[in-house]
Amino acid sequence: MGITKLADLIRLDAHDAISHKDISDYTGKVIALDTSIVVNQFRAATPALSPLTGLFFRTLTFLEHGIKPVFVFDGKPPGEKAAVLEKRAETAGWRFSNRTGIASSQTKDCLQLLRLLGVPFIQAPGDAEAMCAWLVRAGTVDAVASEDMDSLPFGANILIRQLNAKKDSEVIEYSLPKLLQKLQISHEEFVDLCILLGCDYCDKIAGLGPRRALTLIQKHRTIENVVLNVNRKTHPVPLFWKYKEARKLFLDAPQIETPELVWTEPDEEALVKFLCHVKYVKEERVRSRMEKFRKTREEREKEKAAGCTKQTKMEDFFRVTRKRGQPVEAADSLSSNTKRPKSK
DNA sequence: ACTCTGTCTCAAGACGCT
DNA sequence: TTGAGACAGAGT
DNA sequence: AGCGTCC
Repeated sequence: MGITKLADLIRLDAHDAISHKDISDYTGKVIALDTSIVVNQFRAATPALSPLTGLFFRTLTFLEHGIKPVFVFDGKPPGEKAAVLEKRAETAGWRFSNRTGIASSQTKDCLQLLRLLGVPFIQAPGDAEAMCAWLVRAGTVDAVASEDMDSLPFGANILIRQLNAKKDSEVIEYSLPKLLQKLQISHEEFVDLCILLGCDYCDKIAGLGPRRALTLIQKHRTIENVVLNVNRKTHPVPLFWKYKEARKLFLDAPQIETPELVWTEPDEEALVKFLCHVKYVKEERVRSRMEKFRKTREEREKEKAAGCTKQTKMEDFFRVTRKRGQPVEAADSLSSNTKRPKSK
């Protein structure tokens, strides 16, 4: 799923587009999340239990940091993606791939949970990633947080990965403008690059990896020109290649009006009723988490009230210290580390 | 020498107690 | 299950 | 930090 080798390409060829952040850097920001990605993470990590509790805990963590989350739900997947979905559903033993866009019971549970948490959600007409990116472009949200890179070709200026990371500097922010500037290509050319790398919407040219794809796009600017200038015998173009349709999906914004987003206080009693009495979560767990939530919220309110004038200065201070501590990472890139993300 | 592909392996969330 | 890292092997 | 439990 996604554009797998894109993360590596950015790390190697456009490192300037990456910055390491902390979750507290996003206080006050509105951030869109692809719900299916989040839920799938919880399902993969703990297949035995419900992803609802994970969603509950993580959302509260966001709120504690003053982040305003918006959860985006997948709609009807575009026809081009059907092939991928069918294959995935088949191997998973699933008999129904979601062609209709009708909410499953799991989806309804998520909606209910978010409603009780007072967090807004949006039903995307098609791909949730596309909708998230559009929300950024429209200025409705500040950034999109996701684990796969699709948002970038969809046009999201800011993509955040690992926003849930506990440790500092493991939150990674990608800047699309910086990326395009560094690679010296336009957004349209970047979309063509992503198609060549391999996306969910069409085949790729076998034998063309990230290295050559980037060079070719930088030289010839479009897929059409790349095809004309590549050895067709060693790199045969796929039959019935739907690259134009894929390109259109990335570039055309989903047509939907963005509703007004409202955040309200979580309804603790209703949450207990839902999670504990319907979903059999231990009440103590929900209660204690809510208590911690209220506490950190009070702390935050106190801080805000105490230092209105100092607020900006404080943020600037933290920003500077983080930038100073950062070049340590860059010097690392050529060393032979076996464990890349975990090593300091 | 460099690039791409295939195969393998492993870890993946969040909490609370020690 | 999927994705990312390490490695071996074939191709340019 | 490490480890068992959550459902």
